[in-house]
Amino acid sequence: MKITPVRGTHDFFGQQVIKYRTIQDLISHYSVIYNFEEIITPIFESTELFKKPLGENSDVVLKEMYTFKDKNEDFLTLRPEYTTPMIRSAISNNLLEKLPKKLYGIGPMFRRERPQKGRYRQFNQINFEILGTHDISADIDLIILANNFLKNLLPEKKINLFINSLGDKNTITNFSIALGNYFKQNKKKLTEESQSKIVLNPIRILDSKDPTDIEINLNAPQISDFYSNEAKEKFSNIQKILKDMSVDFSINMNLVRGLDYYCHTVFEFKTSDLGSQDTLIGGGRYDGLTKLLGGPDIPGVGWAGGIERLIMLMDDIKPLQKNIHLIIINESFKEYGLKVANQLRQKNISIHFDYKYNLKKSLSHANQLGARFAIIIGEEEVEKNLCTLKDLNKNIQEKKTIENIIKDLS
RNA sequence: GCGAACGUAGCUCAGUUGGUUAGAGCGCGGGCUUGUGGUGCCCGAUGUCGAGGGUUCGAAUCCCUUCGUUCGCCCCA
Repeated sequence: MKITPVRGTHDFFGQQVIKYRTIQDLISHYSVIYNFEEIITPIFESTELFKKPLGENSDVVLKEMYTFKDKNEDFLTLRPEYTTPMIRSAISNNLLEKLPKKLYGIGPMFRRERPQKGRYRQFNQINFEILGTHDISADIDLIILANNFLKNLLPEKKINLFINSLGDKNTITNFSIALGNYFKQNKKKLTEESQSKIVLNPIRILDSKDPTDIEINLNAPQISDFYSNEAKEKFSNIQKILKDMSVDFSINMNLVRGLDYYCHTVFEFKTSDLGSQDTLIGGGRYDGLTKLLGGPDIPGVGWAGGIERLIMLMDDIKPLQKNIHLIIINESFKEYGLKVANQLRQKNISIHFDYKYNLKKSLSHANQLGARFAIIIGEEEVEKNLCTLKDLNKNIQEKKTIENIIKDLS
C-alpha cells in the first residue's frame, strides 16, 4: 500500500523548505524593524470561537471548517484563520493592558475547500495584527509593512494593491439593506448563484465575476454613499498618505472581504501570476472583534499572507554549499578520518562524510552537492599525519597539516 | 459544493483505428580509469501504464466506479 498525503495537504522539502525559511527569516526581520511580538497559539480551538466572529453565514463557517467532537463532547475546530485565535490568546493572557498591542504569528491554517493551485486544505499563513488603536497610522503602517515585505521578497513581480473602505457598522448595515432592495428588483437578471445571496449576504454579489452580474452591479448603490463623515475622512486620509508615501494602489469599490468582522479599511495585494488564487495578502480593520470575543472594546487592524502562494512566486534559491567533503579512501583509515572531522567540526567547519570509502564516488557526490573542497585521507596521508585538501573548483590539491587546513578554511 | 481536462520509469513526456516482449530524453547503477569529480564513449535496470471493476480472442488505449492533480466557478491566503 502506497501511503500518500491527505488531499489538500503536502510535504515541504528541498527548495520549498529553503523558501519557507527565507520567508520566515524575512518576517522575523520585519517584526523587529516594526516592533511586533510573536505569538504561537494552538492549532485547534473551541468551535464557538470562530462561529460568530467569522459570520454564521460565511462560507468559512458554513462549509469549510474542520470541526470534530472531542471525547468529552466539546466541539473543536482546526483554526481556519489566525486573527481570531490571536485575539483570543491576547485576551486569555491579559496582553491587552498596554495598548496598542502589536502581534504577529506564522503557522498552519485549515479549510476544507476543493484543492487547487494556490489553495490547500492545510496552508501556512503569516499574520500581523495591531490591537487597540483607531489611528489610521496603524492601517498605513501595516499596508506599508506588507508592501515592503513583498517588494523585498519578490522584487521582480508585479503585485497590485487594492483598497476599499467598508465604513463603520451603520454603513454596512444600511448599505446591505439598500443593496438587498436593489438586487430584489433585479432578481431575474442575476445568476442563480447571486440570487441565493440576496437575503443572506448581498455584499458578496458585488465581487461576482459573471458578466451579467457585473452589468447589474454597475448601477447598484455605492458603498461610498453610506459612509459617515468620519469614515469618509478616514478613507480619504489613508489614500492621501499612501500617495504621499508613493505607494501605488487602486481603489476597488467591490472589494468586500469574506469574513464578517471587517469594517473601514480593507485591502488586498494581488498578483496576476497565480491564476485564480491571486491574493497574496489580505486584511483590514475589525473594530468590534475583540469585544465580540469577550475582551475589552478595542479596535484592531491586521493582515494575513499565504506562504504557499509566496513560495510559488519565488525563484529557486541556490543553497550556500559550504560543506567540506571528507573522503576516506579505505575503510581501515576510518578512525584517523573521524578524528580529523571532529577537530574541524569543533572549529565550526562543516564537514560532510558519506560513509562510502570510495574516492571516485565520493568526489562525484561532492561535486553534485556543489562542494567547494574535499579532504582526502588515504595511506600516504595517514603515514605522514597529514590530509590532502582539494579545491574542487580550481582542481588543485596539496597535503597539509590539520592546523594549516583549519587556517585555510576559517 | 458545481463544471471540465488530465493521470505511462525518480523527473519531463511519446505511445497510431484496441494487437504480440511498453518507449525516448534527463537522472540512476556499472565500466573505459584498482588514489581523483565535473566533459566524453560503452553497457545496464527502470514500470502494479493512479486504483478497482467491466467489454473483448486481446486494453496503457473503449465503458463504469473511485482516488489524485490541474483549470474554471465558488471562496480565500
